Amino acid sequence: MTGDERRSQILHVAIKLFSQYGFRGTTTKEIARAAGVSEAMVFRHFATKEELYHAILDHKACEGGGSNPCDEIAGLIASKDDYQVFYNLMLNALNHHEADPEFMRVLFHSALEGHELSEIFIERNIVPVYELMSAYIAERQKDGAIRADVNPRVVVRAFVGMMIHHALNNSLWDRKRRLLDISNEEAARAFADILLRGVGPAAE
Amino acid sequence: MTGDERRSQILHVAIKLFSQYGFRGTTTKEIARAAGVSEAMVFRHFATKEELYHAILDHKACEGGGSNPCDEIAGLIASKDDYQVFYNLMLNALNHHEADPEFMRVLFHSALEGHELSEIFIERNIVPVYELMSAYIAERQKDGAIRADVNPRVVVRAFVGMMIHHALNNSLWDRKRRLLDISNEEAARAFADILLRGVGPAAE
DNA sequence: GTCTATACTAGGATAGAC
DNA sequence: GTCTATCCTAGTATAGAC
Repeated sequence: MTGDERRSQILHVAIKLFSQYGFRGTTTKEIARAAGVSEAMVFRHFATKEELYHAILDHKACEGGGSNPCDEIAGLIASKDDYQVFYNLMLNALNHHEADPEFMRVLFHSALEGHELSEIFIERNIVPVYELMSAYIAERQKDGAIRADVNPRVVVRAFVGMMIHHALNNSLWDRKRRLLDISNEEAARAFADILLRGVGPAAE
Repeated sequence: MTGDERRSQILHVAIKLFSQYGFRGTTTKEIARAAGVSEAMVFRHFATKEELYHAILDHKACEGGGSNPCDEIAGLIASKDDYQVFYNLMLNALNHHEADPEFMRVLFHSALEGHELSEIFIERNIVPVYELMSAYIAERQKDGAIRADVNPRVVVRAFVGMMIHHALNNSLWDRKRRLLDISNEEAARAFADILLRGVGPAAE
């Protein structure tokens, strides 16, 4: 195996373990064993455990390319089709987390442990989405499509809350304990629907 | 210090540390040091680290007494005042997690680590609330107060999602990064409002 | 690129004195 | 009830051979 291949393989194994046990809970011994190499190999490719942990961010940044949720729905935002905007944001996020549950778990662990990894990611990737969505909602309030007496940030919080909580529950145990067993499409439809009716202009 | 006092003190210190670093990420050495005693003392009161971890559940069960969210709003449920039901459930939960953020964090860590602690708690305390709320929503659908085409469990998921995500964000960094700085009352009002309008009968 | 061997610290847990 | 000393394993990291 070439250097790059091995490096990538170790990184993938590490992501899996970090996503299960967090930074402090994962040992370099485990990573080495799971990758089928000696510990010396791990430290050959990554100077420290910390460096290996941070490499996750770079890897995810590369993997995602330039694509982020904002770009994907830019067209919909321009069209001001609220339902499509929220439905697609929700569905994309749920699908994304279903396809790659590890990264979300790594971030949760990192946030709970108080590790800087999550802060870096949130500052770079989450805050901008928050801002964009808040701005969109404020704009739609001016248009009269959304009630003016709701705080846009609270709406975003509600939206993200439904999304993250559902994605995390799916990843953690819905496969096992069928508290709620629905497709991502159905979830996205229901959540977008609740949110939009919830903040829409009051009925006459 | 008497045995019980010491035991309780060690437990409290342990909860704080487990809530920060999770089970695997917390060491008995740290616990002992933070409690100002030797490690031997820790193992005198708790046979193993695992036993100490599980003692958190018993302690919280005792502390909460018999009171759980269901009892607290039983009267409101009977009155079928939807807004009061959801508002109070939300506000109680947010206040509770604000007063005692450690426990929520311990549970999150435990769930992410795949430790049985969280499963025990969820089975005993969360599932019943889920069931109660789903049943209430189904009943209100029969009454025509809530649209019949929504899945009650999805509504509960949306509700709990807003609540847990907001509580966790508050605990993790809203004090620091003021993405959303509102009182629990305001949050509960907004979330209950969004949810109820969201699932209410369609406007004519 | 990969390994074995190793250094050294930290982790969980116990023995036995006071 | 509390400590020091200790056991043994596991954890991070490095040296040096192949």
